[in-house]
Amino acid sequence: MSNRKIPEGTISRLFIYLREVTSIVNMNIRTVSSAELGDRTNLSDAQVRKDLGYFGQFGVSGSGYDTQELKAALEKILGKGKTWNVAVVGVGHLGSALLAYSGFKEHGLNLVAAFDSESKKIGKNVGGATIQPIEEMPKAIRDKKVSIGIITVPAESAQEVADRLISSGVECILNFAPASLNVPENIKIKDVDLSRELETLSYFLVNKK
Amino acid sequence: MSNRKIPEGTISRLFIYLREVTSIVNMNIRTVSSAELGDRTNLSDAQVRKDLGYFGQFGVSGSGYDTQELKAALEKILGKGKTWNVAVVGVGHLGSALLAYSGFKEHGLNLVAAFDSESKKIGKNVGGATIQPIEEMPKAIRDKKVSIGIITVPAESAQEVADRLISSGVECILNFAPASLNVPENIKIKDVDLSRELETLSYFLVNKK
DNA sequence: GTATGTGAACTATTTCACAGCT
DNA sequence: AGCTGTGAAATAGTTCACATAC
Repeated sequence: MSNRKIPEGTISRLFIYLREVTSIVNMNIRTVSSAELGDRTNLSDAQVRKDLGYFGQFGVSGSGYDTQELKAALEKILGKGKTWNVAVVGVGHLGSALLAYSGFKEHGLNLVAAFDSESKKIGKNVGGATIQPIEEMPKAIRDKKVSIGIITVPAESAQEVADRLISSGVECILNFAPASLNVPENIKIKDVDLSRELETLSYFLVNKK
Repeated sequence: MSNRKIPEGTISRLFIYLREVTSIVNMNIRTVSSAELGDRTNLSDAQVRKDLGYFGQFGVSGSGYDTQELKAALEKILGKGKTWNVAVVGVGHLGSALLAYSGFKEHGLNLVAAFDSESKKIGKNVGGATIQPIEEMPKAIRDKKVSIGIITVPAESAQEVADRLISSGVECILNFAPASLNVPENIKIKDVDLSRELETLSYFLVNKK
């Protein structure tokens, strides 16, 4: 079962289940059913069981899931505890907010480098990293074994930054620039397009009656 | 054709096409084919045609789409030019970054109110709005005709904030808190879960070989 | 000849529904 | 009796492929 193709959405939901089961464990509740988990996450019971089913059999017929076991299983599947080195390119408003974002450490991400093209920012310290010029990217990324690059530069320069990140050796990219980037097959890219989220809400407001 | 059910993803992609066709218009190019548009956006030509097809027939057989016309049509469909009032609840790092984010005005969103529960933040001015205590939310939202609420508070208080926003009259919510919120059917909610994006990348790194 | 618009085929994902375990 | 695990059915979304229009 484990090597069937797993939907993208399943992975994302697994993190939601983990969040929820962690809170349930903290309430000292020993078991939980797929229906309860579904209620708490606004998902169907069938969806919960199907998602978990991709990774094995964690439940007990008739009583549900042992919360501690399920938590441990999800943490194992999702690689909780592993840590990765991260670099941010572009230290504007969004970049700075990300650098100050406490969630980084919690998710096993160590910010080890920051780059910006504006010379007046060079040398400043943000979130524990010293801002370097873009030119130093390849060497710094290799030396510091960065595997995740975060792009928070304007759309115009995003592709160029992505290319440099990739040729320097990063394996995944979180792209905040509103641009469609071309990357090789083996590189994982996630777009977080805030403009588009806002625009989609605005579309909803225009088109509801 | 216009009243068939339109996939969520289609709307989102329409904004990508608009972004691209705008840049093409600025290059003084008069026509574009679905194949070219697909190349530039990393989507298939069929996807482009299908997406546009939900809203009418904009193309010319044999030559493609008139770029000016397509741009105008997309702007009309997507409600470009309309403006909406926005309130932010929670003025921490992320909230402040959003408030400073220039993209707001560009997308027709006017920040008209900001709220925080920390008394030492009250009265400060951010992005043109004065931070008010949460208690003043219902009145301020009604008075200022806010239709979009942005939640950037910790997960624990997100549901409560959402409830208050909704009872005060907002119609959509952009939720940055890592929590599954319950909202009535008629309210549009979009989750932007940065933690989950980061976690998903980390899952990818754990599970690639 | 070239590129659209769109049913039909295909693929992916979700929901159903129930046999089987405790 | 209650709840899981999972094929089968249903639904959603994407790609194909071609008749049609310029």
